[in-house]
Amino acid sequence: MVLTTAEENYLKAIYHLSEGATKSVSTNDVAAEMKTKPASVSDMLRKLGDKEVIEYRKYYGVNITEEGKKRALQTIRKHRLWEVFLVDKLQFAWDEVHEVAEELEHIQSPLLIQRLDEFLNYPKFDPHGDPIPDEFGDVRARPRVALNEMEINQTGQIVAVKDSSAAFLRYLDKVGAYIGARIKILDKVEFDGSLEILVDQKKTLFMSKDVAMNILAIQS
Amino acid sequence: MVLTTAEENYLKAIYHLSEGATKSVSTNDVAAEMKTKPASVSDMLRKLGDKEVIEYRKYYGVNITEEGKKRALQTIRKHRLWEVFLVDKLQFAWDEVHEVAEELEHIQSPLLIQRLDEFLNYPKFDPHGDPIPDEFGDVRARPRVALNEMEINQTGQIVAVKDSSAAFLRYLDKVGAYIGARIKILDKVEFDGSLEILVDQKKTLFMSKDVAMNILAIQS
DNA sequence: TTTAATTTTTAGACAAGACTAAAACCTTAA
DNA sequence: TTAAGGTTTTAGTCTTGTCTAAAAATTAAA
Repeated sequence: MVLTTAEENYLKAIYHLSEGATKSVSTNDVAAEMKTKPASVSDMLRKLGDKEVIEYRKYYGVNITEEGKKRALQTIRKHRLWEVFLVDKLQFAWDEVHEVAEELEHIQSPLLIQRLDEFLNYPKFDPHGDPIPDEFGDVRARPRVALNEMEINQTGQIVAVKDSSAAFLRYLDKVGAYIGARIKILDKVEFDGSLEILVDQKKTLFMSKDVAMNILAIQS
Repeated sequence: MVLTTAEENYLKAIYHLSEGATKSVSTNDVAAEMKTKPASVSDMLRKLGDKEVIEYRKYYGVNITEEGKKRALQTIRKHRLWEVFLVDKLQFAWDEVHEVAEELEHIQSPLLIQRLDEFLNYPKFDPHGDPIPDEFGDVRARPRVALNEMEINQTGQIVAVKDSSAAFLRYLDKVGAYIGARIKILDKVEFDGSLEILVDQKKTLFMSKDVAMNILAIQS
């Protein structure tokens, strides 16, 4: 069953809203996420229900099915591979890739994605540090912790950010923090929670707790 | 004025039909090219006329405007750059690129195309040997001649094929002829017009006149 | 030059995806 | 447990791009 571009986008939104959530996703939530009106969402949910990628009970919201999850992850895989391409090969900045990847992810060609993956040397994470699902939709997520939760002298590697706004990404670029950077916690200031960290064994930088909370790392 | 994907495709078709033609392009011609019905074409011509990319007189066909030509060439530029990417970087074969490039050409991002051009090292010709327009729509075409029109002992370089069917492209690949190959005409058989040519100063091959007519070269 | 054949356009329908306004359904508080 | 408030769905409309059938315009032929 083929999904249209619009259907793929709705499904992806529903997948993201489902992650972590315990109950069904509401029509209003989807409308907010998709920036459309609830009436439009009702129409679309009926269609997605017919295609069996979601389970839809009127007035009670939706749950994504296994098939739907697989489809959503395939779209996410394409999105993230294109982001890697744009940053690694075409020198795009972190905050410039999302819109374009949003278009590129809908190109229909399994061969294209297979070859792109190979060309990029099978990356496991996108430029924001989010994991790239494999072709079967399997994601190997690493346990991640916010910098402010790490202890003094602990080492690790930055793998993601929670706030991916352009402003925040630019700030990180400027101070020399980036996805993949090896870090060590040098000091934690008790009264305001601010941190002193060592980046790549050479550069020291200070950051507020607010910033630290938004940077995720794997511990090593 | 923004063009939709469908409008871009129609405009590209009209541009191709206009090339070489002396008179206006007819509704029927466009319908055949686009594989749609004449009634659908009439509708679309009205829209394209409103957007001033074509000049449309009911019952008398269309002529593309300067603005329209520029738009069409921008789409063609994108299409051919993506083809180069697919062949050079992702190891696609000649006959596998068209469909995918047909989708990729509609991605809206001037930065993407600029960076892609740079990444590919500003290619001047696509994998079929067709010239890639520059960002202003200028095409630098080389005078090309079919192999059967070259004289014995003349040398040159294969730059394009007339017949880009998958079957023909595969045949060429098999015999070792390719875009960019340096060739020399060794012999021409009088009675059937078949040729003996030297490829890259090392490989000799024979081809019928029918094949030779479909291979274009620049002379050197 | 008048009729026949062909081409092109118009009219009306349909599907997808959006909207607004109104009706129907849940939930919660009095 | 009923009324109020919020959420969700339905009904009807719009736009884009397609179609078929019928009408209109052009071209060709007798």
